[in-house]
Amino acid sequence: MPERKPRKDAVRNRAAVLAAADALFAGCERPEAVTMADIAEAAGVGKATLFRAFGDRTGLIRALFEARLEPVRTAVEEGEPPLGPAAPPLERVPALLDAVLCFKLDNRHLALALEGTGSDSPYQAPHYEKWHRTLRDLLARVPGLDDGGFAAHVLLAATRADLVEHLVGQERTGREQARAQLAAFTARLLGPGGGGRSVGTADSRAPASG
Amino acid sequence: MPERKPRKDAVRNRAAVLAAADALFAGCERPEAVTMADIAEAAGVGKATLFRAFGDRTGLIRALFEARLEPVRTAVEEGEPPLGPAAPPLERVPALLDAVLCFKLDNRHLALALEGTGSDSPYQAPHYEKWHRTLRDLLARVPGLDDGGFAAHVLLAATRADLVEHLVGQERTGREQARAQLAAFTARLLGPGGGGRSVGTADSRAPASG
DNA sequence: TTGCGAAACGGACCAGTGGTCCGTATCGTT
DNA sequence: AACGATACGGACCACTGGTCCGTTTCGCAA
Repeated sequence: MPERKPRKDAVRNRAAVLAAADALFAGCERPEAVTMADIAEAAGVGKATLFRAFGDRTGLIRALFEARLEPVRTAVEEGEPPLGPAAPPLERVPALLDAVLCFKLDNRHLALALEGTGSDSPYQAPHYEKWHRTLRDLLARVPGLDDGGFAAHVLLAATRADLVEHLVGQERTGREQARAQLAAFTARLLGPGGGGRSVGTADSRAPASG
Repeated sequence: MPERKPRKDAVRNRAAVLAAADALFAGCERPEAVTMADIAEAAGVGKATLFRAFGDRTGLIRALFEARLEPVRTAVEEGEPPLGPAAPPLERVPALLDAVLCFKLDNRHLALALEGTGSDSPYQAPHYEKWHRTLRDLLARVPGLDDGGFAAHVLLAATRADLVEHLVGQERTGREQARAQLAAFTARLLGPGGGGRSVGTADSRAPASG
């Protein structure tokens, strides 16, 4: 086992950086306005420490994102229906999309920072692959959707950070309204003959809020 | 009329810059690897000329994009069915989406450069507004889709440059395959009771190539 | 053709970014 | 206490988009 436990100042600094970055991204409007130097200063560490711990800017943002996303992930992977694996596709798909949407609503700046990294397309992030695979497998069990995952891509694209930001920020869409729209869209796609009519009508549960 | 005609060296340089940028973006893989200095040098002008003509990087890319898009735009605005205004929604929506997709396929790098500008969300570009409005108005005439334009956003998100890039570049999806997937998705969304079954089955017309 | 003011040019220049280097301080183990 | 390994930090680097201003070119008019 090549796992040598890291020094304790390293883990302390790592946590400090994560916390500082979280606060800065949450408080700032345009994510790219938060510089690495800002984060380092806010965390009370040198810039090199920050890069040593996370590799580069994308690495830091990704780590932050994954950390925040973790509760949602476990709820999906080992939770109970409608999010958990036991739920039938027609229930689970809307629940999953709603969870993703709520997460993006609750972590707008962070999601925006991650997807807007510029150089790296969001489609290469490891967590995207996972969401996509899960969704694709579910959709494969819905009659008439044998398109090899394209529908999954589109449904996830419906929750993209900049779109959410545009809806909420520019078009003055409210949280529940956004959830209802996504639910309606999903329902129409899933159940051409009617079927998912009572599963996704947005109640006010907030799967991923702080 | 405050329209003073520009000096001819200005228009010549503007054209040269546009052409150089077009070539560079088309030939390079990662659009952000094309720097403003590169474009200036390739065009044989100074950097300031480039900024004087287009304001900033986004302005240049946008100008290039609009120029390329122009034939598609006129085909949609004053062409004949199925793209033109005379076509009924159930035909025109798939045609329109197919046209957008083909355009993105034919101008991958450029579209990627535009949408990945970073600071500016794609949803604030003027041309997006136009596409969205057109699509929303069409969808409003389809029964059951009264969601105030959300579906239009999602359908356009299905043709986003980085998604297209991912499909074609990573998932090895072919051009016709991508078109067929989008057509199938659109058909399913439009015609839950069946209706758009024979309109969007991808033939090999290439609305925006060359 | 010549003259001249305005318009456009170009490349040195600037501010600010992500990312690295290396001498120094800290850790943790013996 | 001692000492090698590990991590620290901020000066430093390469490079970017964008600007400044002395110089050149244009277009009009005499």
